[in-house]
Order: sequence, then C-alpha cells, then structure tokens
Amino acid sequence: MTHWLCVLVQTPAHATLGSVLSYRSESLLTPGTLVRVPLGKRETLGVVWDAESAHATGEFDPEKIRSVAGSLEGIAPLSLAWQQLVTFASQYYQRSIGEVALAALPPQLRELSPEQMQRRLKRGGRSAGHSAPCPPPALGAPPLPAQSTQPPSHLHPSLSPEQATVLQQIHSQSGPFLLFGATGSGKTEVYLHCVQTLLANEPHAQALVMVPEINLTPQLEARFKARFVPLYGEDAVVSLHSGMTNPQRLTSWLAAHSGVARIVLGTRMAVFASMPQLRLIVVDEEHDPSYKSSEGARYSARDLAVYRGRLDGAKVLLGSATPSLESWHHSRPAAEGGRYLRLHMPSRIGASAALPLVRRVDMNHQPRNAVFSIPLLEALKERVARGEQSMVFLNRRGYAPVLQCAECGWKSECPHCSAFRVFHKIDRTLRCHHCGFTERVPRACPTCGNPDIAPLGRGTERLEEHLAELLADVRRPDTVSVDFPEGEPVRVARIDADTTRLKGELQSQLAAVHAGDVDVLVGTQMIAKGHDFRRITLVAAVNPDGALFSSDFRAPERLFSLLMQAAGRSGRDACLGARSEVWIQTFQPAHPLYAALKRHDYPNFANAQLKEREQAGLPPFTAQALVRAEARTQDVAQAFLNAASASAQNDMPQWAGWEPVLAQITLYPAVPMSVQRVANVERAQMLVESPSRGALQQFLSAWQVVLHATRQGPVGKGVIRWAIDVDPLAI
DNA sequence: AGCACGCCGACT
DNA sequence: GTCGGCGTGCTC
Repeated sequence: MTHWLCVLVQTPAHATLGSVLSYRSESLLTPGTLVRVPLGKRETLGVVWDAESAHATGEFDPEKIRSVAGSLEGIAPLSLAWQQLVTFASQYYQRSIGEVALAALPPQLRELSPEQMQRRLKRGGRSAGHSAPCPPPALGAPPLPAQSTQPPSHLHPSLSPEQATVLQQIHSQSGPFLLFGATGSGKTEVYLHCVQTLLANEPHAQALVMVPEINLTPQLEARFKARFVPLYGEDAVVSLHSGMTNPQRLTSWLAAHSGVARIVLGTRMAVFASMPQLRLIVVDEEHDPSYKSSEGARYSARDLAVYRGRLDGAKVLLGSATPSLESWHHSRPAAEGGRYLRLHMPSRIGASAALPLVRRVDMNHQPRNAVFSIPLLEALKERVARGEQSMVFLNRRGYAPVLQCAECGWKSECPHCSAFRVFHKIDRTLRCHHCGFTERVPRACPTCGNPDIAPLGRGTERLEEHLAELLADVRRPDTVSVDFPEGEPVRVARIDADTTRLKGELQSQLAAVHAGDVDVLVGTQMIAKGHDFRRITLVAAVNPDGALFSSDFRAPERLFSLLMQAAGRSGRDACLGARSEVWIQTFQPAHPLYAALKRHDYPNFANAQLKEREQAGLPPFTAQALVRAEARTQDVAQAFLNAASASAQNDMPQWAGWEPVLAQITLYPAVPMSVQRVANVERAQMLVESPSRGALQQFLSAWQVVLHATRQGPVGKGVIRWAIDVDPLAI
C-alpha cells in the first residue's frame, strides 16, 4: 500500500522551494525516520516528519510526487522530543524547519552513500546500533591522567557545605536552576555529582553538559572521563563540537543517539544532539555569548536547553559566576514572577578561599599616555622577584589597530571594508580582521610617500613588546649561572588567536605557563576563560574603559563578567598564602561597575543594570529582533528593509485579526550596521521591538511572507541576502 | 544550496 | 570546431 509522507530536506532559507516535501512510500515510516529521497537530479538526506506539525505548503501535483529511495537502516527514528525541539527552534528563530533539522544532524549522515553508511555502522557497531546501553563497568581500566591542576577525580572529593546544600536542592526540586557560584566555588564538582547521581539511579539516563568554547572541552572531557570511564566504559563519554572531524562527529552522534553514550559534552551545537534518554542538561558559563549562534539559524543554545529540558523531562542547570541579566532576571523570587530557581555558592573552596583584592589605578594621575602605570609596573616586578606569575589583559590582538601617516593623515583602511586593517608586526602585515585581506606593510605612506608611518593605539603584540622593554632589567630570582651571571631575564609570553592558530598550540602554551616557564602572560580574553593558573597572583586589565561608554547596552555586562572571570584566574594556589590581586587601570575609578567589581558584588551590579534596562525599555523587559540585509550599495539594503517595514505597517493591519499584534510592535528605520561594509558588501539592519515575546514571534512569522515578497519585487533587486536574528546579542 | 541548461570567448 | 565562463531556473 502506498503512503504519502512529509519529508524535511535541506533547502536554503530563501529558495522558492519549501523545506517540507511530499513523497510516496510503500511502507509507513514513522516521523523521525531518516530517509534518502530523490530531489531533482540528486539524492539527499531527509527526515520523515509529522504532517500536522510540518504544515506543508499548499497543494502539489500528486503526479509529480516521487518515492522515498530508502531509509537509513540501523538508525532508530529521532525521538518526538527531538522533533519538537527542532520545530520550536525553527519557528522561534524564523528559519525553515528542514534547514534546522538537517543542520542539527552530523554532516556524514548526508554525505555517506548507503554502502559507506552500512560499513560505518558495522565497524562502529559497538557504539552505533541498538545494542543495550550501559556496558559492564570496565574495572581496572586505567583512568586518564588528570591534568596537574585538577584533583585526582576518582577520589570523589568531599563536598563543601554549600555544594551539599545546592545538590540537595537540585535533587529535590524540578528547576530550571541557575547556579550562581563564584569562580573557584566548585561548580564543576556540582555538575559531576549531579551526573553521577543521575547515572547511578537511572540505568539508561543520559546527561548533556555544554561549555561555551571548544578550547574548554579538553579539560572538561579529561575530568568527566576520569570519573565516568572507570564506571561506565570508554564509550560512555563523548564530545560533540565543530573542532572534531566529520567521522568523529558521526561516531559521537551515533553513540548518543543509540544511548551507548551516557554523557555528551559539547559546545552550542550539542543542544541538538539526539539523546533519547536525556534527563539532565548542564549549561556551564551560561552567560557566555558563544552560546548564541551567529550564522544559519541564530539560536541561543542556553535558551534552547531550557526549552529542551521541558520537552525531554530533563533537569536543567545553568551555571555562572556572572549570570546573564536574562537568567538573573528569570531567577528572581518566584513570588515576583521568577521561573528559575537561583542557587548560591558564594565561597571559594579550600585555601584559596579569599577573593582577590581588586585595585583601581586612577590613570588621570599617571603620566600622559602611559600604558603601564608606575604602581602596576612595580607590582609586576615584585611578583617576578617573588617567583610568582602575572597576567595582563588587553582585548585587542595584533600590534596596533591602525597605522597612520603623520604627514598626510593616511590610515590603514581596508579597501574592501569600512574598518582599519590591523598592523601585525610579527610578519609585517596589515590584516583586515573582518574580511581577511592581508598585505605587506608599505615602506612609505601609499598616498604621499612619507616614510614615517606610525602605529596608533596598541594590541597584545605591542603590549608584549613594550612590557619586555620595561622589564628588561629585571632578573628572575635564583637563576644566576655561567650563561646568566646576573640571572635570567624575565620571560614575557603572549597567548591570543594569533599565537594559537595551529592545532595544539593553546594546550602547549598553557602547559608552558603551568610549568612556570613564563613570568608575565599577555593575552586577550582567551586566557580569561576557564583555564586555571595556579601560580598567578596578579591579573591586570590595562585599558578596559572602552566598554563603559559603548553604544552597546550589553557592554557593561560583558565587561563585568570578563573582569570577574579574569579575577578568578588568580590566586588559585593554596600554597601562595599572599592574597592575589586584580588591577584595573581606569580613567573612571569611581564608576559603579568598578566599585561593584571591587566588592565582588555581582548581585548589586546586576540589579542596577536591570533597573536601567527596565527604565530604558531594553531586554529582558522587551523582546527584540533584528532584520539584516546585504547588498552592493547601502541604499539598496536599506530600501529593501524600509519597503518591507512600510508594507508591514500599511498592508498587514488589513489582515484579519492582526491589529492587536501590530499594536505591540515597533519597527525602527533601517540603519547601516556598525561595520557597514565587509568584503565590498554593504550591510544594513532594522530593529523590531515588542513588549511581548509572543507578539513579536507572531509578527515575525507573518512578516517573513512580506519580506520574501519584497525580495522578489523590484526593491528586492540587488539584495544579496537577508536574515532575521531573534534575541540579538549586539545591535 | 546543488545541479542543470544555455549562450558567448580562447584553446587542442 | 570544442572546452568552459557563470547567468537563470528548478527541485516533492
């Protein structure tokens, strides 16, 4: 008997073709089944979908409906909860359902031929099939060597009273939970315990643990493997992130999908991992902007995690020392409307219990243009003399952000972007950080021939060089030798995206710091996140003021969290009794943000920020979306957006029942994006706001039709692409 | 997005 | 005379 099926396929968001297509099949395939379907001249991967939730596009000539080529044997259908997650994400983030579904699957599922896939499933049979999960405990399996900075994890360190209380609350309540815990308060141990309890109590349960960056997965993996591989076997812990090869991703995905993997660790993409027995989701550093995707469907993995928890009946645990203001707001007391339960762990564990001392250096009273204030330099020298390490932050890589001609005023603009090219002294290049355009630094000014072109401002490269000069006379203690009759010179090292481009570089450079081969470490925010440096007793932010007066209303929140995280890097070693310090060089020493930072008072800072946001009508008190358009000229991009806006305001009110929705929508005029041109493409954007999340969503899905029509019409000529960003992080 | 078809310039 | 540039058009 012939059945008609809805099948999702990957089609670009703007193709005239919908992403839900109809096919015939001799057997009735349940929704969630992976199939191969003919599409034009090729065959592609599809997912059988429920006809109801797919709301397929109109009538299609039944004569033209083709047959499903076959299903992917040996791979169980995706769960209903997974289908619902994909459906929700596609609706909320305004992308086609097929695009979201297919992007959430490992690429090899699409790329491998049926023969290759069969071979793959046979070979990886132990982890891929429907075999019973939970292999016998591999007794005697050697635990992975734990990193020197971590306790031997199989010892199950005893819990602090705060950890015990928090675990008790997580155990007895349903959540979602916001674990507000200081850096060093032992959040990871809480995660480990939650997972451990879950796996011990439920023989098939699975847990998902997310971290914001690929960089953080190795240490997380080491800790989880050390604890759980001895208990549940080698396959029980898998990772899922974009740094993995496609075959690795397929292996992990199949292990998670079949239930063999009990724990999935990963970055934001892991929120879509197929986990039929998912019972716990942990989002570590939940405030981190990396959880928001910036291409394709612009989803927030943190927000989807909360939604997914409801669908799967899984507990959700968000953790941070500086929660996002959204999560902070959601975790206000239930009596005031809070939906998350806030759990507090204020104390650092062990001998590192004291919080670092935050010192503000008033740069108004320092020599003009000084990069390092006199007291900071003295403090750095002191640490070197004591054999301790320091860390200096500057959130800008390269040598100098601009090169300028003193004669004619020429600046190192990128010819393809509305941005300056950054001077990288190390290879004498000018590099555009937006489009990648790179050239050798010219010998003389390209416009007037003046040989005197000078760097303006500074990045980490220059800071490293400058610091090495300033500390040139300082010697490391107890290093007098034949080669160094006065002792060894200070070692300054730098870690940023440029020094860690090659695979494994970050790990080896971090190892060098751990080994004590470095006295002063210079770097971007890359070194602020997650990595524990035991012997660092001083952390300095050289020039953090920029974010205080940024037009981006989230800049203060990010600055506070970055400085707090940076502060958390310092003073983790129990042996270094001296209190560690965080130095802030600022022209605004009295600024409330720094005052709150000095008191380590995130709640006060967050509440003040929320009050401002409420008064200004900003998120989380208002819902936002951004429509972005790209075109050859700025006029075309803006005209397209403004036309779609006018059409919404003029035509949509006539649609039956739409007035109440439109009354809650504010459409702002199109404006150029802050970096207006990238790679010779002009970019414009339009802000859409509503006090109601629901109204915004209803409006956007209806407006999509208008945007598509506008794109098809005369004003759409020349528009390269457009996209909606729901809950944008930067405006 | 793929992958076709289709109509105009430099090569075996 | 073909090989190949990428402009429009279609895919259940």
